[in-house]
Amino acid sequence: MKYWLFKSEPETYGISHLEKDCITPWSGVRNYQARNFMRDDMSIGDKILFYHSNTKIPGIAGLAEVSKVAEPDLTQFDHESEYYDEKATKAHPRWFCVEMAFLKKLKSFYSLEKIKKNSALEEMRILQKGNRLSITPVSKDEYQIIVKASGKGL
DNA sequence: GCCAACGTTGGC
DNA sequence: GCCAACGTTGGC
Repeated sequence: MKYWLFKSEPETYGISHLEKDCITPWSGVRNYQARNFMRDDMSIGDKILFYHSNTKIPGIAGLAEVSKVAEPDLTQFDHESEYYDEKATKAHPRWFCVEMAFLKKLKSFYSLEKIKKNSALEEMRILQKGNRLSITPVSKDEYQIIVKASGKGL
């Protein structure tokens, strides 16, 4: 089993939206590295740290898991969508996304500030300078530290 | 295939 | 709203 961190802007789609939807296709990712993680490396049951970015207090807000392996991201074919990609065809899709399922909100929000203060988390990609990747791998230890520190474990 | 210009991300 | 860092684009 693998562990991942997904960034999302809470005003656009936060953990509460996911809680309401229960499951959602993680569409709209238009970065090749992030796409490759989803398409090539994710399996059903992989755990996800749901991170709120570009907001007043950024940090990890909840937990989710991969509920369906990667499939073509339908928004790339949709002329109405802001994620429409004229170079993508159904025969040769360019973008893929997994589906994620809500697990829980963290009892206590694990802020970026807290991540920075924990030396056991200093290697997380989220802390590395200029890292803008919206999906990054996380180690099992890192995942468990955050889950344990944020209320009851899973 | 180089690289300058441009757009985006995201913490502060 | 600033700006550093980075990815993408497109002319050559």
